[in-house]
Amino acid sequence: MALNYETQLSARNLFEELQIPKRYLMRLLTDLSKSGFIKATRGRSGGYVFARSLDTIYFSEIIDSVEGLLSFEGCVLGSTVCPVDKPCAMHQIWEKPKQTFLETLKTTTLADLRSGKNIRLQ
Amino acid sequence: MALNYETQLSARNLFEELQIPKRYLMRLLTDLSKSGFIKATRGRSGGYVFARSLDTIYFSEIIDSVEGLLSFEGCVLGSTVCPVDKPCAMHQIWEKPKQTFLETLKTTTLADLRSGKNIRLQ
DNA sequence: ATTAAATAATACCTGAAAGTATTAATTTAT
DNA sequence: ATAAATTAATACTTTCAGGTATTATTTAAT
Ligand code: FES
Ligand code: FES
Repeated sequence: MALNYETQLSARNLFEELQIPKRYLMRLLTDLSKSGFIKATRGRSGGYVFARSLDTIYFSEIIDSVEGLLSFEGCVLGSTVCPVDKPCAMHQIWEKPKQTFLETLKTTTLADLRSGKNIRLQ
Repeated sequence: MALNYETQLSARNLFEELQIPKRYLMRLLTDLSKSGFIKATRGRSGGYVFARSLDTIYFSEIIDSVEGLLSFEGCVLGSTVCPVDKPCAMHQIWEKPKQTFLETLKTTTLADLRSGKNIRLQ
């Protein structure tokens, strides 16, 4: 969607480009709509447009609304029995890649997807 | 195990330290044994020891034997419909964190787990 | 008004990974 | 020899994210 952010797109439009099951796609869109990333217009000639400017939508925010960012902040494997103050031996090993990943999420916006114009929508 | 690499440990020993279901743990140990990372000794006073020196066992190797490294080399999300030569718009975004992650896996050995001596086995 | 085209809500299905259960095989201590 | 303590093999169950199915609601074109 970000590659065509100006135009309102229906689930049908998106389905024709994307290789995601149509019905599943619709459920995702509904979720994104509830989360306030996109704005839904019902009825004939309806569809979805972004609710906000692309360069204000960070990947971290999207992921956070879908599954929660917490999963990335503690143990990479999502372990809950590993105490934060006395983590297991592996903890520090993952620290660096985890930070890099989090940093990418927190500094990348949907607008950044558009910079590589030669890359086709898949 | 790496924190006590010298001593042979039985599944019971490990279970007392780890917070993993005992039976599941045993299956994992059997798998690791088949993969050749640890050496199993059956019978009374049996158990597991590392089959090789800790500093020759890279995380990448372990993960590779368990689920295959390929999952990290292409699309981070594991998409197979995203062609390598013309990847989707998100591809380049993940490139950096993915490389960092892979690098960590490929340069870290089990011996590195021991460097932080003050970290307790969890 | 009616119909077509869209989103919304909600309940259901499925396949693979995580976890369990059971039984067999192996070794050592007594 | 027997029993105890271990790993091995294998089949089963559970869980949950990914995906389906169905029906309701909304809007605009005719
Ligand atoms: S179990 Fe993941 S950091 Fe300890
Ligand atoms: S879908 Fe993951 S890189 Fe294209």
